[in-house]
Amino acid sequence: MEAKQRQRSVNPASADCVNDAEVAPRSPGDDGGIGGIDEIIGFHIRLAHGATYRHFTETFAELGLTQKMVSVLWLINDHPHIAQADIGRRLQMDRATTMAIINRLEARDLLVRGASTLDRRRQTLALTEGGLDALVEARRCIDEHEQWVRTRFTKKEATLLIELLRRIHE
Amino acid sequence: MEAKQRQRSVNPASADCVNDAEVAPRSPGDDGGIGGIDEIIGFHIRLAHGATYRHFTETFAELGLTQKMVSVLWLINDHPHIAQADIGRRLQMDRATTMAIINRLEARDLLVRGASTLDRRRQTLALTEGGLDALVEARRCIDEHEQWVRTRFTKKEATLLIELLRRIHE
DNA sequence: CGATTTCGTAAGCATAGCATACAATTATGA
DNA sequence: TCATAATTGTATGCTATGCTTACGAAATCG
Repeated sequence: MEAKQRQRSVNPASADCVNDAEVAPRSPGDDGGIGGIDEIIGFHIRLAHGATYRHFTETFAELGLTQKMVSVLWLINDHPHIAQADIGRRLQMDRATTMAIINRLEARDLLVRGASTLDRRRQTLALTEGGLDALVEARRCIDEHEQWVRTRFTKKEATLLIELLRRIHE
Repeated sequence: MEAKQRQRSVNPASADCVNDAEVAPRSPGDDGGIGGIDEIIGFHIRLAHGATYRHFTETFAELGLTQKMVSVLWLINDHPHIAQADIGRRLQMDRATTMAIINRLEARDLLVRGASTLDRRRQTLALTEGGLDALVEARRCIDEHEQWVRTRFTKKEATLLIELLRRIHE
């Protein structure tokens, strides 16, 4: 009975949520120029990220992969024998964080570590059979997921959005 | 000597990261239309979110507040006696997640819970003195943070970006 | 050569999000 | 009106993520 909580858990109704009588006169921080919290770009990025991540999770429920995992698989496929550090840089992750993800992926036999011939500090990464299968599956899901995002935009807008976002993380 | 790791931990150099010789012929998933991973909007949202969050964390290092916490304080200030469930809906969070944050905030004496007169299931939330102070401080930091984001955009672009992001999470 | 840097690893901590379950309360409908 | 459903706050447990700090091995640089 508390089963399909997820569907409703976030924004169950589109109704105006805050039904308080008094609406507060903004007592404290009326010193600066910031008006409402929804004028903060980061605020919207966070919400958009949350919404995207949620839909992604739903789409990938059966596969049991996260955004990060898929990104890593994808990257390894595009660049076989890429090193962990490079993956971290590409995806802007800590070395430690990167390793945690690689560990999870390895534990599920989606990739294998191998010694690098060039640099004995490194360990090259390669997808296994299962990893390849998973990636192919994942690509299908990503396609579906991307569709869901793109319904909101024209092709031009989508390109523009990517360009704007790129300015933030590049 | 491993101290300022953070500065370098993510994208230490702007150099081309993947210095592998062979660049892989995209063997497996060449079935679909997806080209590179960087044509996926969600991918850029995630990276942008990460970059934003990282800078936010730096800016708020002394205050020790996270985005969520600040958002909650801000919301409570704008709507005194707002209920937890409403906050969750506004910020698109689970009830349980919302409570976790409220708990942390309460443990730091930034807000207090109080019984609601209208609905005895509810507990109204109000900022304490310390909460107000923290919010004022936070607003200063957010201002700085927002500046950092906005340097990349013209006023028009910023407005546009928000509008595009809003389509995703609204 | 020695000093520094890089890479992988590890352990520990905090945040965040989800599912699930329960009790109290309110709303709803037969 | 009364049984049933829905809402609210709470608690617990699990997972994913990200950071810090630390270490040893290997590479690089001066």
